[in-house]
Amino acid sequence: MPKITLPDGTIKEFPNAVTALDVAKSIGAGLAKAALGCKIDGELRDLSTLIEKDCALSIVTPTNRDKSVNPDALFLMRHSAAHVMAEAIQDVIGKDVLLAYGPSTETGFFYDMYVPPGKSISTDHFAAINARIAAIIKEDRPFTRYELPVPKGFEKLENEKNKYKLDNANRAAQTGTSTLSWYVTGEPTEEQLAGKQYELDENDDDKSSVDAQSLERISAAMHTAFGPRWEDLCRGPHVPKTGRIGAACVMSLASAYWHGKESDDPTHRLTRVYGTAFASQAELDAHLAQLQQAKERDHRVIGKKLHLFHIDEMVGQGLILWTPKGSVIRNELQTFISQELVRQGYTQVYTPHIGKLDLYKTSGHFPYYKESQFAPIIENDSLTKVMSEGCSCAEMTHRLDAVSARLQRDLNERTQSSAITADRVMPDEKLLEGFLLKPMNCPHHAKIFASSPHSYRDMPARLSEFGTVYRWEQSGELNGMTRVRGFTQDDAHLFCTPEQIPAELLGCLELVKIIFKTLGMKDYRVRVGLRGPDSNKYIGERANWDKAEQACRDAAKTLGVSFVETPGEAAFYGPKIDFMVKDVIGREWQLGTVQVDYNMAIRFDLSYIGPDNKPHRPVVIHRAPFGSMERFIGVLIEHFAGAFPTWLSPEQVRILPISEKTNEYAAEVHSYLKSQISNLRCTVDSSNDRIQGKIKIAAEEKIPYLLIVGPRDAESRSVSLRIRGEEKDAGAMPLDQFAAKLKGEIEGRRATLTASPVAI
RNA sequence: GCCGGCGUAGCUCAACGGUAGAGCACCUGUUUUGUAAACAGGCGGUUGCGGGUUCGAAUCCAGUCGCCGGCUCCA
Repeated sequence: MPKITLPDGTIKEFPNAVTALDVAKSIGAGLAKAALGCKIDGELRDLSTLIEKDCALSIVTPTNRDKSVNPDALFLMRHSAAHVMAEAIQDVIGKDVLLAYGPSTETGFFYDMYVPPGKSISTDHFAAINARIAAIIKEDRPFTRYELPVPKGFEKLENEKNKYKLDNANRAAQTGTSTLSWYVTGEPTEEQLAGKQYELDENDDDKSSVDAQSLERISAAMHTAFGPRWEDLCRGPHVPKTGRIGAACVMSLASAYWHGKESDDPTHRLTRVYGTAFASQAELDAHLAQLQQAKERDHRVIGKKLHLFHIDEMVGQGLILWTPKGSVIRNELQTFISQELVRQGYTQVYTPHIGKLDLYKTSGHFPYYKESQFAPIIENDSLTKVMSEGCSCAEMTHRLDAVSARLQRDLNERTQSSAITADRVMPDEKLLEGFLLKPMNCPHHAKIFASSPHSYRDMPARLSEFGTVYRWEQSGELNGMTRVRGFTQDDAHLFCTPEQIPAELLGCLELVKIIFKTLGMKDYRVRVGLRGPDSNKYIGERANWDKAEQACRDAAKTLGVSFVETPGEAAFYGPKIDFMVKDVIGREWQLGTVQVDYNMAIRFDLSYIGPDNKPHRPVVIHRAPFGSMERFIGVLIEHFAGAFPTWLSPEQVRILPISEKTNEYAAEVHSYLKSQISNLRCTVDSSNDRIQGKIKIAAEEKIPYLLIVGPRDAESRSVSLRIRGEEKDAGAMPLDQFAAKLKGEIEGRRATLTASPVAI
């Protein structure tokens, strides 16, 4: 006699066990018809789930009462669509495509599959696959769950010889379940229920033969062999019938390693097919249109169109050339943050782009991060010498990685560990010294701190620098401005007493907040990166890690936004607080970061004199509120879609004379504005174009304000204003009033355009 | 780095085994213009690069460099 509590609090009692669908029917025929699945005590389940015990139940329908899209419904449809797509792909490519893993994602779903040698899935197959998906949806076959006891289930899977599914089953078995579940797209046969493998004649699976006719033939074969049914090991849940998937399509192809682990084994390289599904074709179309718009908003597209930056093959991959326009934006941001730094008591330093290898051996960066650094620079004489000695490459590498006995002794003593193992030690005359293009600014800053004595009275020392660093990112990772090989961090290192850490962390977070607020960026996520479980990638004492992690947690709590703690995301020297944002195609990037480091001061033997007149170890906070200027501006371009607020716009105002006759007045307006607003970026378009043409060009360049000036304006000493985004004549305005408004807007770093004649 | 896709004028794209083309940009004129492109003419290419197949290659093949999507990595 299950008592079922509905979302509105009413309790329904049934004499016998009932399915969720039965409950829906008892509430209303409309609800039962709209139902896609259910939630039992918060857990998403099939509509056919038999309810035997008391529970809280809600029926999942495509839309909520307030007409908003129900994410649970999307999940069910997409998870089900993954099955339909997999079936379609097996129809088009061949039954020997082995399925591995096919979950829903935020915007759709994917299915990882092993495509046997000699076959491949390409975008040329998409039309055929989509046609098959649409057909299966139209067939409106039920999704039928059946379960087999674990041993029986394994027997079936062994027969089917799909190691990926066996692996999935193994994982499921490890959770302690007594059964394995399958979902049949259709009604299960006796044989399926008995765990017997079906057979299918499959001579027509060559991709070249896939056309409408062969599709029909395949489809017919499916029906004659075992009816319109297809099955997949799956824990569910699913929508009741394929027809309940509103619209689905295959989106793109990618690759993935099995279990996400790189391997030389070709059976570990899977093809990941992405698809998406929505409740209706209209929603799917809207999604596709939105993707198209996102593409146009991509910083690489806008950056090229507005000439904000340039990447040149001959200069090198991942190396950003800042054009004059992009440089304006970067400069404005740097000026802005510099003002905040002065307010917070930072001092500024400059350090060179390279440093000796010993510096990074001391910090621990070399050879720890060797794979992602530019190779060391060896000066000519040393290079000539080792070459004349007939030194092999392997030996040279060894001699570069090695350290002197002195460095080993010092470091191991300071860290009270075997930070540097004996096999890395080499006599001085064998050591090969080199320089590293700096991958981090902190070692340089540590040396500045160490270059003078410090009293507890003048702590913390806050050393800031827009420091450019270089990292050898894998070529496949490079991406416009967001993933590059040379980038400038708005870096600083705060050398604190242990007591100062909480307050300094707050100051750092304050900077990030000011930036996001000024730019109107609200869509970000905060992540506190902690040590991973039993990993040996971390250096330093456990007690200090615990303290540092707690300090980060406490600081993050003060942010007033939610944050997630992510074990395994700490830096090798300490925990951190990261600010993450998404780009237009949904990829997440780390921008600002604040990191606590107990290790650097030890490694570099840094100290300050305390009130007890004894030396003490400082703690170092690394922080970069923008993160990387390159990445930040890349993300910012997308955030504003290239339409920057006036204070950041490469060109803020353009004066458009109606004809040559008002060129003189235009020049007068120009010089007046320049005289009123220092560093105003303003030009005059005195080309031969008609006013319509000048407006079109300026609009495409996303200039905030256009001042149209003709004889009328000249006579009244006014300007006819056109405001970006309004696409119309905003009306005339006295020149001096416009200047005053504009000045206020720029100096106030307003995020939106405010100089409108209506507002006066 | 790995898997898949793509490289044509400064930009966006066409030609897909048979003489490389358009629009925009740029230059020269004409037009003197009131809110998203006035008109005419001109300049611009060893089709990323170097090989191969072919009577003939932008087009087909293998390589290389670069870009795009994903994986992996990210101090």
